[in-house]
Amino acid sequence: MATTEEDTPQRRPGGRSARVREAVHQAVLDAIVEHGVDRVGIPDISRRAGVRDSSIYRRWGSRENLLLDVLLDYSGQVLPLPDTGTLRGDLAGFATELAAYLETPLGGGLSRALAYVTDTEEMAEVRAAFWDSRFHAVRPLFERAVERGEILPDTDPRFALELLIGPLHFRTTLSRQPVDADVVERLVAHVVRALRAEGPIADECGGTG
Amino acid sequence: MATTEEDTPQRRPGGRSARVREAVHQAVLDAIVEHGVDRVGIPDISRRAGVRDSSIYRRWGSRENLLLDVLLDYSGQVLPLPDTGTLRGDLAGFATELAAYLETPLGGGLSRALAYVTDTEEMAEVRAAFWDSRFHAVRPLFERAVERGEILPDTDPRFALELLIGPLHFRTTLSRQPVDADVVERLVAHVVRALRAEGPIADECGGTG
Amino acid sequence: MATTEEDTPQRRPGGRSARVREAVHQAVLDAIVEHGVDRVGIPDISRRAGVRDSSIYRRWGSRENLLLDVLLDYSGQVLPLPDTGTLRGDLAGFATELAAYLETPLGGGLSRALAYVTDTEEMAEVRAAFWDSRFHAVRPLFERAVERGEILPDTDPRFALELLIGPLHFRTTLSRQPVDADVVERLVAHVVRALRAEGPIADECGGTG
Amino acid sequence: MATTEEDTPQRRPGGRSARVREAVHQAVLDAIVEHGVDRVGIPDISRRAGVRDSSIYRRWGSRENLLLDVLLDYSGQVLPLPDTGTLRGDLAGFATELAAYLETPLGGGLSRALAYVTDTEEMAEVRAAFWDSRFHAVRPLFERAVERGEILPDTDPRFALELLIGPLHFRTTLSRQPVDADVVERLVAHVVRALRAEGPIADECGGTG
DNA sequence: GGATAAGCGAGACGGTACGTCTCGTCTTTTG
DNA sequence: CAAAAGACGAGACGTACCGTCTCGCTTATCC
Repeated sequence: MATTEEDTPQRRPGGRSARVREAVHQAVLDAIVEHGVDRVGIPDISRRAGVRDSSIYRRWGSRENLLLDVLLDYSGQVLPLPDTGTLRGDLAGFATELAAYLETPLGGGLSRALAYVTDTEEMAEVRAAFWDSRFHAVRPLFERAVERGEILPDTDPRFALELLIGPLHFRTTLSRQPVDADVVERLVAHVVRALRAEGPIADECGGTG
Repeated sequence: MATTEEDTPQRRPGGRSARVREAVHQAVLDAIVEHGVDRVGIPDISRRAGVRDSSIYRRWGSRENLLLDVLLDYSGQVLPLPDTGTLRGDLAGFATELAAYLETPLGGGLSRALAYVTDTEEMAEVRAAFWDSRFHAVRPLFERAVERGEILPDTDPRFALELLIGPLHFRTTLSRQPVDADVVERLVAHVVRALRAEGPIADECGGTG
Repeated sequence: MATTEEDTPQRRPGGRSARVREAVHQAVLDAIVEHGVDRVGIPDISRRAGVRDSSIYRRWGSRENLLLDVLLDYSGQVLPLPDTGTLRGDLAGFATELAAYLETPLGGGLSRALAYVTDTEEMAEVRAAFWDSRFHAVRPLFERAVERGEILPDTDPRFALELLIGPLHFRTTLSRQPVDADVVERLVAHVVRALRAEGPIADECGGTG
Repeated sequence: MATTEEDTPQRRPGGRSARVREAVHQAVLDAIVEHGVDRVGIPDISRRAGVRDSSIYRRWGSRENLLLDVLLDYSGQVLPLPDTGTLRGDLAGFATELAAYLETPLGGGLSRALAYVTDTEEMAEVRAAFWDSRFHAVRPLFERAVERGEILPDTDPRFALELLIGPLHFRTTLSRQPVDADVVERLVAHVVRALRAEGPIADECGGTG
């Protein structure tokens, strides 16, 4: 299972086990950076880490579990949340950071691995928890926007964020096109416009519809 | 180029070669539906198609080439483009179709494979061609909207479409949450609002900005 | 010597050590019956006996030592020796018992393992001790025959017994043919004739030789 | 299966397959001579033969099958049958040869492997065929003895031979004691006596029985 | 229509990854 | 501090896969 690891606080952090775990994690990260997440193999990992492959199989059971463990562990470091005073500035900052992260081998690798993995019941929980945590971390950004009156109070922050990060993930993982500053700017502009003053959609501004 | 095949128009279309090609293509699609794109192996294909694996290797050279050939071939069949008379209706129709397709084993598997695979130079070309073809097929939808005055003539149709399908792909491949009619409706509403009357974004409607 | 165990007479026979030893011994015998001597592994033993494998290693050091210990211990329980009043009856009884034993999983497995294993120096000693013990146990049978005058006093009992059990082992372990009552009877008849009145072999009964 | 190999006469005898087969066979024989039949491992074989272990598994499926194939193939070379003019001389010659063969690493290894292997249905057939062939080859020895009047015509040659080779196999594979000339002589003498002039067993020579 | 070139069936092999199992050692934790 | 619990090193075993190669045969194409 992917989460075999993160819940063992009673073990000493400097023991042999921890050393092995560290070495393997680092080796996996290195290998992902070098060859891409789909080309990482246990023999390579075991060579890099100086750990027997049987030890890796004993602990993680399978290549898939290992990769997920490493990447989820790595993804614990959430992105810093900007606070610029406007929704637009906040979203621009966040989108820029996220795009940069997703164009990283590790960031992209995590995304690609998450896209790839077939969900077992267990994995579905892990996946849900992962995204819940991510979305939760960004909530304050929208809450501040509500307080400032930029968006309506009943705005669904999760849905709103999907409007932003959906296209970003699409570009970085599916169409593999660069996300430069201009793209971010245009994207944010559109998202802001879509969210702002969310009145009756049909006839906003005395709309043309 | 990865595709050893598409440039042999002089061969008879009903001969043994064509028969083998058909059988293999169909077998690949079936296998994708059953096991997911990444778990499609030549032995499985050869069994399904009743064709020796050596024949497959002779023709396509590698698993990757075979999959890309099938994929490109398949990408010819684009989704039917709705024409409801309004941008909103068209987008809603398209999004509904796409969501349904992405929740199909074939559609989902394809997406996930495209997300997962690391690009070789060849693969990058194939990927670009694939998405170009897809985006191109949807252009008329936006052109009609321009003609109707619903969106400005300089709207980038590709970017616009990404606003729509980005969140859809995100839900189906990354967060794995269902895309029901309500989600589609909300999504389309926001996208339409983001695109419509695309004047100076900063002070639309004498906006608050 | 391989047998870490048999020379600890000062230990109490009912303590934990003895209990563990008993459990492990029994587990080994059970495992032999189930899978054959050569497929008996420490993990299996430890599960059956409810004893940690590290404890087994601490005590016996290695799988080989453990098996030899069990084997030697087991070899103490020799077959009951018949006493019918005639050599022929005794041999028939003994051969019948032995044949039945050899067709037992434990008996047959033991034979096959003894046949299979390559001798280390240690194993050679154990092997010799095992067969010495076995042959020794059957000596009285021949001594009584000598006393009765059925065979000459200088008859080598070990050799004589080999005449009988050689073919039995051959059938049960090599050619794997059943040893029924008729075979036993014929075998015993021939062995008795070969041994009886062992005068000058060349011209017995004014023989033709 | 052990007999995957011996029935492919249509293949070219000098092709790659044949070369690989030869190399592996030789490597197995060498390894048996060096380490004993129970310590022969596929990795060792593959190194010696310069053949990938996967190729070995593909062909022979398992270590057991490989060993049996090699040893049975090797055992095709039957022992030369002596013809000295007397049953005793013939048996002595045969027993000497057999004893020498069994004390060979290969001869002994074959015996030990045959003793070891658990019979599947297929293996049972192979085993029966093997021993049938062996026994059949020795029949002429007894037929000549019948013609010379040394033994009765209804003597069962298979049973008779078991009297001789049973103890030989016992010594070489189970008790692992040397079979020197003296042992052979005594053994042959007893077997001859047991077989000769097979009248009513009970009262031979006006016997006491 | 027969020669000929291309492609296929059949099957082995080299090379490699994956995952399971075992033995025996070593470390960490606990009583 | 000694015993129990457990991880690790080392390596065999067996399965599956990818891609290459070689033969012999059947098609399809071309003269």
